[in-house]
Amino acid sequence: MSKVEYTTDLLIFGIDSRENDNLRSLPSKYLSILLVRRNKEPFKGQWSLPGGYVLENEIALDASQRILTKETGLKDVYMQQVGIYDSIKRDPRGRTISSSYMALIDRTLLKQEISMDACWFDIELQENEDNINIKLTNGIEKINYVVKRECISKKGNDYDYRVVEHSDLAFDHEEIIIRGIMILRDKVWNTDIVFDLMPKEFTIGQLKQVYSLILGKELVNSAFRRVIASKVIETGKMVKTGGHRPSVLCSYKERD
Amino acid sequence: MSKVEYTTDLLIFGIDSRENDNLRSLPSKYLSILLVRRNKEPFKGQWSLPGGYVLENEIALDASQRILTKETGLKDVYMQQVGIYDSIKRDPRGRTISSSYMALIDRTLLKQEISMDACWFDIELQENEDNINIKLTNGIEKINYVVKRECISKKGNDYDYRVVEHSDLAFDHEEIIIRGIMILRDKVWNTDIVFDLMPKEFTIGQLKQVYSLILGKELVNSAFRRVIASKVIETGKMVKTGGHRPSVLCSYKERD
DNA sequence: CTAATAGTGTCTATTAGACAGTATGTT
DNA sequence: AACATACTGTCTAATAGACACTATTAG
Repeated sequence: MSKVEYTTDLLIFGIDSRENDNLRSLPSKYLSILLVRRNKEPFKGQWSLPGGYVLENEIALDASQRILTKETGLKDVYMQQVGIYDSIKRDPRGRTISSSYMALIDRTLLKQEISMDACWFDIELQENEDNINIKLTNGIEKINYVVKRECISKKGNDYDYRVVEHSDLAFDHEEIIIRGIMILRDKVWNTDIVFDLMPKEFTIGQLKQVYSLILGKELVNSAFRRVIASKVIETGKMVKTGGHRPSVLCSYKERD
Repeated sequence: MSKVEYTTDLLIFGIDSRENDNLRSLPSKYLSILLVRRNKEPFKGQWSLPGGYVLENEIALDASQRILTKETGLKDVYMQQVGIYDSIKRDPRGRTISSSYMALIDRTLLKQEISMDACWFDIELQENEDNINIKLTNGIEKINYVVKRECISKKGNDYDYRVVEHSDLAFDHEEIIIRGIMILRDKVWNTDIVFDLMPKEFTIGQLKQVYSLILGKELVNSAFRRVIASKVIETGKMVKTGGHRPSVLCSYKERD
């Protein structure tokens, strides 16, 4: 019978696209996440997930939408629950629990600038045997940490990710981020959620880039095209994306 | 910046097995859930999920384990998070949020009686077009309610279940139960979690009964045996389960 | 005997992976 | 010309569904 502070933390994912040295090839894609620099204690000056208190007459989902709009200007973005983080000492100010949500956004829709204190960080995962090396960078600053993958239940196929080498991300956000990425990976494999990250029109090649980026593995070209064909509509428009054959622009086909 | 009460609600699932009229056939299986009768306001006298306050120096998972032990005597049972329920008016006493967990137990392990106020209810789902009719019964009392399946996002394959005909279950537990059942169904399909519901030794026929019970569909016999063969070990022991050929007892084979 | 489940085998349809081969742009 | 991707087609391997067939028990 104890009262707790109720907050929400947001995993805002997007896709960054940047030219690389080879002008003939497609621009490289990166999975990116929006972080904000904390302007007050605790963890003042450190990077953290956007988040905040859930207000008295608000549910966490609404609070998350409010914060997303504040940081990006976007409204009515589809979100899904990632989980609850309630470890006892996670906030030095006192018992605080966080209900975290994941939002997938199409970065090409961002007309206005994102909020002053916010910045996109590219995510790179290096996976060995049991450890995963997470590298976040905004081009200038780097945030690196290492987590260990631990099997909680073989029957449940359930894994936990324990941070074994810390960075200076605030709170327990290292843990929230890696779990969020793994849930994203799982959802991308099992649903059509990837299209929330894509612009309205895209080429099959770009879509394949994003899939293999998030899944962390190369995909077989012909098999990918076969499977994805039922989920997209060809717009008929062509685009030139580099020193090679132009591609048909497609868009997502909503099912029935 | 508002403090809330922090509670947990538990979905304790098990399998009930009962003889039926046909003595030649296997005993019928039922998916069952443990409910407790509330002995105080609000909702005094009504059935509800077991649950309670998360203590000051406790996380919700530990609170759930504590409550599970209190109700069933079982310890160290594997649990997984179902979600957070935080709608504003869900508890008439004031703002209260609930982190809910699901525990799958093997009812044959229950040596001691379950707690006085608790009772197992069999679950029956009748699914039509968009509506699902949920029927819970403990043999004497019946709790019936109807939920509507609503698609939140086609891309995310995400569904919400809104109660359209209420029963007298306490709080928002009607909603928690149906979501839990759907998560269970999903997990049973994608993981080996079903073995948490089974006794240590079982026949392939019994296992198939439980699978089709939870998935809500008949399974093809030969295909089922083919797939399940890699997950179980034959113990060599035989059992007679009715007026038909005896069966080999199997147990779960942990992977690598 | 019959009903009911246990267990095996085989054919077919579907799907994923491997990979070759052609097309068409830019550098 | 060389390179990089776009796109198609074909072979093969793996897997799921359909279904027939045998085995063995209790009623």
